[in-house]
Amino acid sequence: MTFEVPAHSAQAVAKPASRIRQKNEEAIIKAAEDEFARHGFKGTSMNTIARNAGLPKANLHYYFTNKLGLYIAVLSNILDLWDSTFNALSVDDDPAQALSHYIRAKMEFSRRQPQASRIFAMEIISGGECLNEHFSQDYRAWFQGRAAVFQAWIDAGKMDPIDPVHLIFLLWGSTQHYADFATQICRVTGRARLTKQDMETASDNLIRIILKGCGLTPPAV
Amino acid sequence: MTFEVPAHSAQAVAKPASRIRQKNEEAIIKAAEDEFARHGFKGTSMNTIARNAGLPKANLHYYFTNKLGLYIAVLSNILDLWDSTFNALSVDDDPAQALSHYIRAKMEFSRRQPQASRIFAMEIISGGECLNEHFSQDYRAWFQGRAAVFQAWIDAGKMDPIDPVHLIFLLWGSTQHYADFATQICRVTGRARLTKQDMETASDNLIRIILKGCGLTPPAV
DNA sequence: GTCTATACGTTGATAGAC
DNA sequence: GTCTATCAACGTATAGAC
Repeated sequence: MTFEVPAHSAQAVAKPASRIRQKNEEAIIKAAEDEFARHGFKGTSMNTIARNAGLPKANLHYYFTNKLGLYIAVLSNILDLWDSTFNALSVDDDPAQALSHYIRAKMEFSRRQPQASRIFAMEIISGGECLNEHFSQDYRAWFQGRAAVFQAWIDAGKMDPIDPVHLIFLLWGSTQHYADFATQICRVTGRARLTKQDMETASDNLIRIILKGCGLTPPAV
Repeated sequence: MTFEVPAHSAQAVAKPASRIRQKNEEAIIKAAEDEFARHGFKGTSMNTIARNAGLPKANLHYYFTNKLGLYIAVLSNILDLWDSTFNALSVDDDPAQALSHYIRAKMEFSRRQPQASRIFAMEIISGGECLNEHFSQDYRAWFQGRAAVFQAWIDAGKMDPIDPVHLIFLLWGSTQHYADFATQICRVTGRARLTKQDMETASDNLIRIILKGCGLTPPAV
């Protein structure tokens, strides 16, 4: 698969989108998210997206140069949100408070944007070639910087000496599981869908186990 | 999507598969796993599978009635392995020893059969309609029975009073993450692939955090 | 900006010669 | 059992009238 920046992205920045343009682009992106989240890039058809967006399929090609362009647009939308919460963690924070807050933020993301999480998961499982740009040298440096925050906490004796990298994967894996595997969770527990209450119970449990597992005392909040 | 049992499965049970048949079926299943793991059911083409199996595509339809039949065959292969380790947990076990062993077993599965994990993940993300049969009433009862093992440990005062259901999801999410998101893990850490050593370090960390988080002392092994 | 009509490759699946 | 030839349906993408 080759990577190509959609031709319209520059345009969209240059001049403010018209009322119609904005409305249609939103409808298309929304419909595209639904399909990409269920069937991945290859398994999704422009036909279906067009039908669900309520537009003739030729219009998709007017707003987005091609299928890959649309996919990249959807993916970019997601990535912008994805890493921002992770940046909130800081060396000066109280580890228990910060970790607890981060877990809740990730779980809230899994609850409100499960589609986004699933598109990302599918893309990674499919090899993640569309994310080559995202996973650049900078990204790796950024990730190491984030891991260093945990290491600083450890060096200061504020938490157990755990490999920060694997702690991060534990945080990601356990929270994203509630978005990506929601179907299995519902089937297995007999729920129709995961309610806000379900997700809060899940968050409480994750915080309790992970914090204690790192030698931290959960905040009294 | 409708569910259909492949017509050949009964035949395969009835008479022992010929040498050729077995060899070809294995080649097809192997090639199918690779493709389904990368692109899911909809995104996979019989054409590609045939090419990678080194057979004309008409032969696929000889051995497996249709695409869905092949997919179900692959999926069944996986599910047989999937739950067996989980059944090893027993009320009479020492919780720390049993949990530690289970985490290692799941991680070993993620290392040796990452494709299987990914196919399962894709199927769940896609809605899991092909697993309706698998997620039956029986499965729910089985799951509750597994959760009851943890509850028994808790009632006996052997571990902290944690919601067993969410503990199970934590175990699943954190271990499967190393198979499903291996691409991301490699990009972010700069590794070309996850070695056996990497996976053992990861297991050690998971065991350390989760066991302590449940109020257990890791076994001295 | 919008949408009908259409080009043209690929899909899953089968027929029928070997 | 194997494989070539072929089908209808669907895939992405575009041309060009409005």
